[in-house]
Amino acid sequence: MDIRELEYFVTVSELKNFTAAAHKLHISQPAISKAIHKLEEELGFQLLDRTQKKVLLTEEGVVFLDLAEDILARMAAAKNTMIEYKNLTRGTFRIAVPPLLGAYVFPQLFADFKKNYPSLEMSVIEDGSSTAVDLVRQEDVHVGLVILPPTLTDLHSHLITSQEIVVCLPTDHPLSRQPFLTFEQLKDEPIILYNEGFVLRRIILDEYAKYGLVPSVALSTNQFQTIKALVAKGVGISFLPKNSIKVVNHVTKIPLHPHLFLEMGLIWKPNKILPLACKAFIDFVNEFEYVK
Amino acid sequence: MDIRELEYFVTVSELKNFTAAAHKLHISQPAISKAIHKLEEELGFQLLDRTQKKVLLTEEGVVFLDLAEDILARMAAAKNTMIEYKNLTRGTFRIAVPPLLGAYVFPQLFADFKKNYPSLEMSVIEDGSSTAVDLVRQEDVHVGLVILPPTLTDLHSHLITSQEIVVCLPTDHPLSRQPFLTFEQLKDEPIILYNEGFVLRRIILDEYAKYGLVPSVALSTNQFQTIKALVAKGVGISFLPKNSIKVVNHVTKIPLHPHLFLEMGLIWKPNKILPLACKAFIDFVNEFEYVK
DNA sequence: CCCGTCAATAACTTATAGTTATCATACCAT
DNA sequence: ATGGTATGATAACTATAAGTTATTGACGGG
Repeated sequence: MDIRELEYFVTVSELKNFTAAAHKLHISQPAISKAIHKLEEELGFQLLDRTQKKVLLTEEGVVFLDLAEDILARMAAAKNTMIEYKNLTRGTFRIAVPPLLGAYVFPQLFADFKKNYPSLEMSVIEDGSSTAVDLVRQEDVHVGLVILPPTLTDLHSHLITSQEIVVCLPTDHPLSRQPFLTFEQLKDEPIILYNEGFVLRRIILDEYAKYGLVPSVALSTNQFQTIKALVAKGVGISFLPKNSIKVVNHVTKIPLHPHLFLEMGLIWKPNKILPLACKAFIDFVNEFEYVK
Repeated sequence: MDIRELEYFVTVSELKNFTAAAHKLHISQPAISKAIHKLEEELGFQLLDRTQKKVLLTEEGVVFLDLAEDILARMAAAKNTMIEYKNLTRGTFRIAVPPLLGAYVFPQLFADFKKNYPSLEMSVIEDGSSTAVDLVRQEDVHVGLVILPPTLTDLHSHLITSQEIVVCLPTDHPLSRQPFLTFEQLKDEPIILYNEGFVLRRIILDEYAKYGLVPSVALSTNQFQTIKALVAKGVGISFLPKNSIKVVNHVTKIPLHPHLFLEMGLIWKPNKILPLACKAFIDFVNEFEYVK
């Protein structure tokens, strides 16, 4: 008792004629006869009364027709649903986005993606880039839009944009008139950083360490706005992507020497089958030109 | 995309292992591989992630599993329902029963049948035997429990019981002391009959006609009780099955000469596939011994 | 780092769905 | 009645596809 047999039975029941049903189904009439016989054999009684000229449903046939139609309808609905997934008119995936990128890169990316795939759903998990990387590793999310850590061998990644990290210091700071600054010059300044779990913090500390320096961290937070306000108030200096701060009163941005860049991109787990929606997003990001 | 493929997919999804699923389904492992591949080929994307050690469902696979399980469950339910029809633990049929038989033959028949097939349902249409015969012809009912008309070539029938028709007349009637009566003796008596559509009426009038007589019909009704009451009141005489009237005050029953019998039985249309429940009833009636 | 487990693949076999040709029967028009 | 037409059943055959055995290749645990 398979789907094909049900289809044949339903068609014959509709048309009340084996030959007509055969035509409609583009097969020969004996094929229909055989299939109906097989079905009746399996059930143990007749579904169709062929003693008269017209084919008529038996009482049991009426009951079975109802059940068969329901099954066929559900089968068709299931196929349809899967076609929607295939056509990317249905689908969901999970993405981890740190606050910094959530504020400056993700909105444009998301808006443009939605324009192309309005039916796809994205579930965003906000967390620091380091944590985001782990979420991708553990498969809690399908992709991460993160500040790319320098070494990342076990995950695939795609660079979206790179931004220069600049020193942010109060306008009235003695160093604020320099064309560029070295870590040596900054070694005694108290600094304001993101909390643990944020790649930007790791990168800055690693840079200090390169020169054998250990800065004094005045405060750490995960609020971007807080960092800017604290710098303006003279609590300490900080390091932020050049384009993430437009114009802020009492804050001066000065490039580092040598220049330090922050790479932002998408990461995902290789050898792992992703939702079609997520693949579409990755492909989309590949084509995407990030405009600052 | 057929039922078998869905079954394989659901089993693999449950066991997260192709080989184990093959064992459970009593087929070889490559058969499973092939079926899953065919399914994925048709849908256009993978349902199962086989890159890791364990077989895992993809996001699309999770969705499809849900749909597949629903379809399989409905398929199983449909099969089950049909098995119930086959086992006669489910089923209905329509039967026409005239009031006379509804009162005296049918109750016992029905009660005994129900004892054997408690789950079967009968839909009873009450109408005169003549009408009942037409209902069977038109297939409005599957069987009729009727007074068998003398000639009935186009329908199958089965005799259940035969009863003698006796003359019913008031106890104080001049003829009430006779051991038997002829139609000749009754030719001037006003008679009370069933309405048109009742075989008993037809039979009585035909008997009169055999002797070239036309009786005067005082009144006709379709109420058995009315006939008895009118006879008791002396409105006229009547003719009824011997056993249908037990003891009624002021009514005397006298056999006819020659004896006239009424045959009661089941009729159904040949070359017409009946519901299994109805077949069971006909078979049951075949075995049934009617006790008066 | 090798071994065991497990899915994929290839070549072949079997089962069965489908085909053509033909027959049997019910119904309709003459 | 009665012959013609329409329609389903049957038989013999073919083609498709589901299943089998044998084998390979890849991943992960001890």
